[in-house]
Amino acid sequence: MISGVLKLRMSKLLMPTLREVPAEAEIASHRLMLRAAMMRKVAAGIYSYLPLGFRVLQKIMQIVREEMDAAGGQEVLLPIVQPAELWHETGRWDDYGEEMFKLIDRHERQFCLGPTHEEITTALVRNEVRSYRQLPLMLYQIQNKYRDEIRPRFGVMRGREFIMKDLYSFDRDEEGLDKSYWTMFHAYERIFARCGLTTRPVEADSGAIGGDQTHEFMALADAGEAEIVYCSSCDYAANVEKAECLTPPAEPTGREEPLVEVATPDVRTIEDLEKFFNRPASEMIKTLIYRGGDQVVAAVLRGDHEVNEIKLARAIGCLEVELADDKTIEEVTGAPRGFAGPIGLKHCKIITDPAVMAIEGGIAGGNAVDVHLQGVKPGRDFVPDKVVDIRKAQPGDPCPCGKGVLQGARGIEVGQVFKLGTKYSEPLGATFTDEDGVERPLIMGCYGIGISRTMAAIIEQCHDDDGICWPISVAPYHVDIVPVSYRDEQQRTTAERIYRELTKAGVEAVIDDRDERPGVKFKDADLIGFPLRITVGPRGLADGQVEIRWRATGEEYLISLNEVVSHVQDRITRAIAESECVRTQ
RNA sequence: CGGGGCGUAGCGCAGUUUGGCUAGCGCGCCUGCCUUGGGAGCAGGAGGUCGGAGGUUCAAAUCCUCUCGCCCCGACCA
Repeated sequence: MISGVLKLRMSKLLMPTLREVPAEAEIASHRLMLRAAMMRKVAAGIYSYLPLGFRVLQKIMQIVREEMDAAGGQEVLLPIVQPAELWHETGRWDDYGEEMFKLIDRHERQFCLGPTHEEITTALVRNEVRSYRQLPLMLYQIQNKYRDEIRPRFGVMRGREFIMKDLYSFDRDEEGLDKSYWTMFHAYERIFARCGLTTRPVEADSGAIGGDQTHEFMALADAGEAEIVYCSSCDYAANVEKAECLTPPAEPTGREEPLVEVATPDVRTIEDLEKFFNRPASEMIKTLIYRGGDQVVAAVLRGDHEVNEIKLARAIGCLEVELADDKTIEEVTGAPRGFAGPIGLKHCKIITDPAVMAIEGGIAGGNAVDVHLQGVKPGRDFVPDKVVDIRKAQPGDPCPCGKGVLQGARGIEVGQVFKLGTKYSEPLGATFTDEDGVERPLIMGCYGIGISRTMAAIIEQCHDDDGICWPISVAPYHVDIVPVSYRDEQQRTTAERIYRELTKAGVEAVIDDRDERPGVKFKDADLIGFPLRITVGPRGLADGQVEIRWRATGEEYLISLNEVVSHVQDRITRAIAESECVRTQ
């Protein structure tokens, strides 16, 4: 067994590292995954994993597997190719739309490449689960997923093919679901901690998938695509898509300003207005015309605030809204884009954010070319159809808890937990029979982890100018043994001996037997990011020593030949144990 | 889908504006010598339908038309 392992030599390992940065890569993880020979691109958003990258993926998958099993999950493997009928049953064949990879077989039957597996799992369970005695049930798989993203980007971060762990829970009631939900929540905390990631669970919007409660696990990173806010004094943390806002405090001045028209040639944006009137954006009243379903609405916000389209959609009771086109704007406001205001709108509801109501002498569009109104007082000059929170939370806002202030951060969504309820079990007819012989729909939850995205997120958090610094738990190999010159007999035999003994001791080691100059081997070691490097060279050997160097900390020291194996084995074993010993709540 | 940009050797690029020698350079690759503590040096060599198709021309990487792919910004997004 060991002898087989020992055949792995760097001279034969497929690890074509790149000196130069591929032009297509923008962010660190993408760049480094290409440079360190973890993967290669096949098409936009589609990648092949090379031996080193695949080992990392397997490490992550193994951690996920262990924690899912420990939480009571049962692993299955569901198909990638899925029949259209199933998706018609839930209505998602159309809802998912363009993002679904669709295909047709030789009999003209329609299929898709699974973007997710609620339908398949629920269909499986409806056929096989009958009784409350079989519940709760948690099924999971680690499988490729396919989404024809409009714009794949950042390497594996937003790919069209990606690896995901998805678990589905089936409970008899809400209480059971709640239990499953928090079991998964805590398992996720353990998984990401074990992967060496700093993550933050945040409240999120449940989006098209539906359901009541959901948290996203965000790996904090500047390269992240998601914006989050969190409170400085309480536990509140949320995706800005969801984050609630308190109205910033405003003391009424009791000031009454008359409403006047002001000629504002070519002044359209909030920035223009600030300059023109020499007043802050917080005294501007911004009016955006939106279309949602058959409705046209005016979203009225303070000039320094941004609209949260999800909240707006909810406020008017539709699934999504989009900014109205120029024609609609003209019909509603009677003016071209840039001069909309809340006063005198035609055939359109006015939805106003509470922050606007505190403005006393605001500046708003005049619904006519080159005209703005000054001295606008909401309530006096226009009456909203609805006053409701429709703005995007931003750093500096008061936290809903009333005490703290919201801080901003960016994150990579590496996991999400959802309470689905009966959203899929009902349309698919997945039911069970309870003690009273009553047939009820299963109460479901679903829980995803982006495996490949997690790999990228780890690199975003763990790298420096020289390359990746893998946490020991996910490193492709623990130790890289580098003889300064493999041709030198003493160095070669010493390095080989250490390699053999470490491998026998269960330490994952590679030996760099390439006939390269030391600089090349050191650079590759740093780039690939092995946690530990053992250098076997003439300097140390003269005193019967080799050099130890830890990648992440730069810690460096000499150790004698007869201690090196036990020392390394000991430190590696301890480091692994530490990574596994994460706090449980 | 809208806006911008790019396709020339495995990677990074020059050449295209103003058509004209055998299409270049650096890195990598192969052979040999030499060298071995942070991406060495010398010598020799291989590797290209210049993304593809059509057109203009005596002549096209270069000009025109169409097409495909890729990247960035936006919209979009379990």
